[in-house]
Amino acid sequence: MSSSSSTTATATATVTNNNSNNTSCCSSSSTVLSRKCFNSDCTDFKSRKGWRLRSGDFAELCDRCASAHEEGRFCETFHLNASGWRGCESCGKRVHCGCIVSLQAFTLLDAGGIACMACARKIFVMTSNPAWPPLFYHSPFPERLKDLSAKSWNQLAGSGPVPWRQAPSLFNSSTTQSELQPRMPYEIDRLNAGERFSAPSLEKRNLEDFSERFINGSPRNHLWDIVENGNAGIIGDEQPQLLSSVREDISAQQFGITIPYASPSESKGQIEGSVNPVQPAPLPLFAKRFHGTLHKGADSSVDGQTRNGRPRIDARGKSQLLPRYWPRFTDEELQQISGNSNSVIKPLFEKMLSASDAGRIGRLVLPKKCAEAYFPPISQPEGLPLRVQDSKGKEWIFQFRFWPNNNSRMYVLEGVTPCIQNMQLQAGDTVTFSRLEPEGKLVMGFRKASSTSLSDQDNETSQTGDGVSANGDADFGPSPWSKVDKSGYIAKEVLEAKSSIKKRKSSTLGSKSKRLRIENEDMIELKLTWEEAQGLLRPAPDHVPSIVVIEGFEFEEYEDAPVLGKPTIFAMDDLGHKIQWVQCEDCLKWRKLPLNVLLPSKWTCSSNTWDSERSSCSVAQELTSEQLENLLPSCNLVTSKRLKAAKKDIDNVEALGGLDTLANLAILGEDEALLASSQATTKHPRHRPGCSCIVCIQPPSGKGPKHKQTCTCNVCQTVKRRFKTLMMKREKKQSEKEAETTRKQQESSAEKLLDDDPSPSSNAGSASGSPNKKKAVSEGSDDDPNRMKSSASPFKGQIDLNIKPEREDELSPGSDSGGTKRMLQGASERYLRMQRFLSSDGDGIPASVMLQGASERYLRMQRFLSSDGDSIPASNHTVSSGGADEKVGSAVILGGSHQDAGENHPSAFSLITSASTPAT
DNA sequence: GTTACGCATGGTG
DNA sequence: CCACCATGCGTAA
Repeated sequence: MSSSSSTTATATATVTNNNSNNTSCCSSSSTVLSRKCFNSDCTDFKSRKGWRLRSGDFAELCDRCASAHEEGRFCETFHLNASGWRGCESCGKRVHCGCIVSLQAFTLLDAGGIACMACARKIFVMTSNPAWPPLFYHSPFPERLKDLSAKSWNQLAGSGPVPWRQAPSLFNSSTTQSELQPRMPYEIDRLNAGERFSAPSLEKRNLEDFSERFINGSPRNHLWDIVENGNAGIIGDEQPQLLSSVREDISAQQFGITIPYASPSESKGQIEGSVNPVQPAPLPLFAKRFHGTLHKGADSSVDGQTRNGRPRIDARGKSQLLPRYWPRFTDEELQQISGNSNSVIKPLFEKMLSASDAGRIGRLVLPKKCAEAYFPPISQPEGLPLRVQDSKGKEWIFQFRFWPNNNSRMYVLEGVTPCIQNMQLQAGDTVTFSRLEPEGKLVMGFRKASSTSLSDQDNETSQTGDGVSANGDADFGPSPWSKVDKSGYIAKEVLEAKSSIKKRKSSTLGSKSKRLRIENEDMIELKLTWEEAQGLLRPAPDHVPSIVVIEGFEFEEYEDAPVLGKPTIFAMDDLGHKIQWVQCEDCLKWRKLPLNVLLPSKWTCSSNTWDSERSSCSVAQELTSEQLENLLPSCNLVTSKRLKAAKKDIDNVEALGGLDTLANLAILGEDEALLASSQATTKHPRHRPGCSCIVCIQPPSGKGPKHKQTCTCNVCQTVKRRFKTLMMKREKKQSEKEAETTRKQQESSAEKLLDDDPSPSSNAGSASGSPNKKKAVSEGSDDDPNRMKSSASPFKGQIDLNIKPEREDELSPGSDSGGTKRMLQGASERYLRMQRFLSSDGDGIPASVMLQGASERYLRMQRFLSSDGDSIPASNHTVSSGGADEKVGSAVILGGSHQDAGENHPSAFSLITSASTPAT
């Protein structure tokens, strides 16, 4: 079989085709083209997967050969007489060193010779990894054994109790990513066979851990690879503990082929975060990146980044680790970390600091997989002290531990506050973890979110300029790394219509990218003021709004999302017909169009099908400069107002939800806002560009003007709304608790609460209020302070703007009429558009302005709430946002100069700044 | 009263 | 439906 031929050698080979064939092995083609067993010495038909080829595919073998491979007898069976056999320096076991099949079955010893993996592990354990003092490996065997749960393996293999031998097939056919790489089965098998571990019964969960450890981390790479070769017995009965402990060592020292897989497919795989197991190992993301620059004095083949083409964080690792944890070190960063030493830096992972991480608690939550893959295994919650060096060479000792959590573990690094502070990090910044090889020293770097001028933001792709170094991709040029990032992420993004524009201001956003992802493009394109944004709103072409009346005002509610169209100016023509003026993208001339026309964001004269005479840029525009002047505002404010005025005349659509969204975007469009937003919160993963929740619509705390009590901007409204919701929620919980404890009594009391609500609520900020709040309350009249409270029920059947349906619909079970509830729910998913604001004012009134009128009632509400005897201090309202409580300084609502939300002032959105929550 | 600890909760993918 | 993880929050120090 050709396997022998290709083998190890190919270390330097550059594989360009990762897909199926290209393997370093000669007959890879046969794998694909013929049905014959990959083993050239065999004439049977292939039926099962064998070892992994360098291309990432697997040698397809006949049943017999596959079995031999799986049992670690392949070389013995087929190349027994071939050259390349060597004896383990330790145990003497013969290992075929000249075949890819057994590539991972041995390791080269510093002193020469080889050691089978079983011995290698022991050796390394004995010597211990410098980075991980022996103490790290103390975990009792039983504990470690837990890491090997047959079930896990099965799960990983996706075949439950299926014999490992069958596992390969699973991989074969799997187009879906599997946690296990093809070689895993082999390992599993061995495990199951008890060859490796004596523990008869392995816990599933632990097994999983085991698999993870060996797959994600370098150790895994090796072990994994090793196993892959099918050198049964080599791994022998290593204790899991040992196995894991050896991981890094092995990775760092072991043989290995550094195969720069850089094929596009690989990139894709990575991009997807789900690499097909059968696919080539993910690009040596790190390896590549470091190539040339980081391998100082270290054998490139030893950097542990790739083994059989597997990068430090192999495909599986990558697929397992969320992209957001993928290290995105730049050469500079790495360089800096490595300093002048000859160390090789192994980027491990990185994590954007959450509010909690950066808080005073001093606990940095570590991604589980990362912790398990790269940090010493710990069996006790107390964990171990971990010495970490920062990029400046300063050493820190953190307690690496975990908390039991939902049958799982939550890993944390304790005592990071000093370090965090030292680095002047804050939520949104990123800390990076890497390891210096061969020292094994853990290095913690960081990257300031704010320092990143460019980043890919993205969700998980953010590549920021590291605090340590500069930019990311740009520096890498052709390096695989960059390829990965670019072809990978970027490609993906491109596909998603995220253009290069994105790179503009993502950085900060990037900081929050994880939770608050705003598409760069959107941000850029929607760098508008609220007013401007409103001008872009259009009802869906076929919309059929339902009219609701709130406080005497009619609103059109649309089921469909608003449409962002090209901004136009609505006006009346000479005949008194409503029309709209639109400006050509090319010639900038204004053209008159029918009122109901919804234009695409890009529109030119050539698209003027309504006025053939003016369907060319060469034709003069109808408007005189004077008319145009009148039509066009000189400033945004004016513009927006006019636009709104015009819009009003023509039933322009004003969508509350849409406004919120746009407001958001508008805010985000501001550089500052961007920064702010990036740090606004990390607790609401679902936030999207259109999200109008309090978290999204408010600037980071401390920023932006303060809202006046009477402010009725969306932010304020939301805050108030949320507060109410929270109140209701709490009430509900409270009552539920009571119910449980004292059923009977509670029932009566509950009824009372629910039923009595109306009356108490109607009264001025009664302390009793809580119950009242349970009800969805419609706004009271603008002028009536008490209105709000009393209005609760009166407005049944009408939309309650105070509700945040999507998350609060369940809040008031016993709350008032179903109608209200229904409305709330409906509102949750709709964009409530204030199509018509039945204002007596003849002039068009911007939605925001219109809302202004209601400001007072909010103020009153605020007061009401403040005075409310509820447990929530008036000065520090806690509003619930999607389950996350947010504390809103009253100042937000009560204090500061009032900037009317209606003003087309981006800052208007910052009003709530002070309202921002600590966490968010 | 404050801080720290560690488990619980709940949103998100 | 589940794992992950950010944060909440009760309890102890």
